[in-house]
Amino acid sequence: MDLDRQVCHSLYSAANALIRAYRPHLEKLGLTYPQYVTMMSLWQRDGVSISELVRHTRLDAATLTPLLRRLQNKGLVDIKVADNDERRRMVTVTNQGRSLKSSAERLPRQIACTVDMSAEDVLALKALCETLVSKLAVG
Amino acid sequence: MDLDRQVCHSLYSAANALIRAYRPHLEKLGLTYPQYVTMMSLWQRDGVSISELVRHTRLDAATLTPLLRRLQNKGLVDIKVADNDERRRMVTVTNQGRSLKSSAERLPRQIACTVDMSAEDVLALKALCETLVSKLAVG
DNA sequence: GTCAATTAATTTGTGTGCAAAATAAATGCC
DNA sequence: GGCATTTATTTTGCACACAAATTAATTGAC
Repeated sequence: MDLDRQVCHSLYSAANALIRAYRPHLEKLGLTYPQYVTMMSLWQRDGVSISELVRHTRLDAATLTPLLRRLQNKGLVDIKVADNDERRRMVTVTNQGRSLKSSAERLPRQIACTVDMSAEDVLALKALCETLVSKLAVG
Repeated sequence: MDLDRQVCHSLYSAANALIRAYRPHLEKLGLTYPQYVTMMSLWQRDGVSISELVRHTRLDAATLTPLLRRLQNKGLVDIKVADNDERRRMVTVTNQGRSLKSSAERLPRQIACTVDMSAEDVLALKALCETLVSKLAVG
C-alpha cells in the first residue's frame, strides 16, 4: 500500500511531468497540450466532426467544445455546421493553423533530446500505455 | 508527426484512462484521485508539512492547499501551524481518516483485475515511468 | 406522417494542474 | 537589532477532465 509502489502514481506523475516539459515550447506556439493534440489530429485529417475528434484525440467532448472555440478565436480552425446533418460540426484548419505545423513538428524531437531515453525504452513505454488504454476501454 | 506515433499522447491517454477507472471506486470513499494519493502518503507518514507532501505526492503546492482544505472539511485530516516554524503547517490524519485506509487498500488489486496485464508488464511500465520522471526532473 | 428513441454537441459544476504574484515568517548579514 | 534575502504557503487566473443534465436534430417503429 506504499504510494511508491503504485503504478498509477508513477503513470500520473510521468504524464504530468511530460506535459510540463512540453509547456514552454508550446507556449511559443500559443497552444496548450490538449490544443496541440487537437491540432495534430486535424493536421492529419480535417473536415471532421467533433465526435470523430473525440475518437482520435481521446479527449472528452465536453473538453473539446470549449477547446475548439479557443482554437477558433486564435484563428487556427474553422467550425461550421455540416450540410447533411445539422447536429454535426465540421472542423477544418485555417491557413494560419496550417502555418503552425512546421514549428510544431520540431517539438517531439526536442523533448526526446531532453529526456534522453533509448528508442527501445520509448517504444516499450508507448506499447505498454497503449495496452493499458485498450484494456481499460473494454472492462 | 502522426498523433498515433506520439508517446506523450499514449501516456496522457493512459493516465487519464487509469484515473477514470479508479473514479467509481474512489467515489464510494468520497475521494478524488489526487486526494487518494495524498491520503496514501499520509497513511504512510503523517505529521508532515505541505512541502514534504509536495515531494512525496509530486502534486503541486498550489494544488495541495485547497485539496487539503477539502480533506479537512471531510474530517479526514487535521492541519495545524507548526510549533517551531509558523510558516509550516503540520498535516495529520484523523481517526476518521485512518478508518478509510482498509477500504482504500483494496483498490489497487481491484483495478489490477480489470486491467489484467502481466506482473512483468506492470513493473516494466512503472519502471519506465519512473525513469521518465527522473529524467524530466533534471533537464 | 407521428412520436419515441437515438445521436451530436453543449452546458453546468466540481476538482484538479500549474505559472505567477502575494503573504508571511524565518534566516542571514552587517 | 535592523533589514534584505530566502523559504513556506496561499491566492489568482486560466485551461483542462469528466459526470450529469440539457438542447437540438435525426432515425426508426408503427
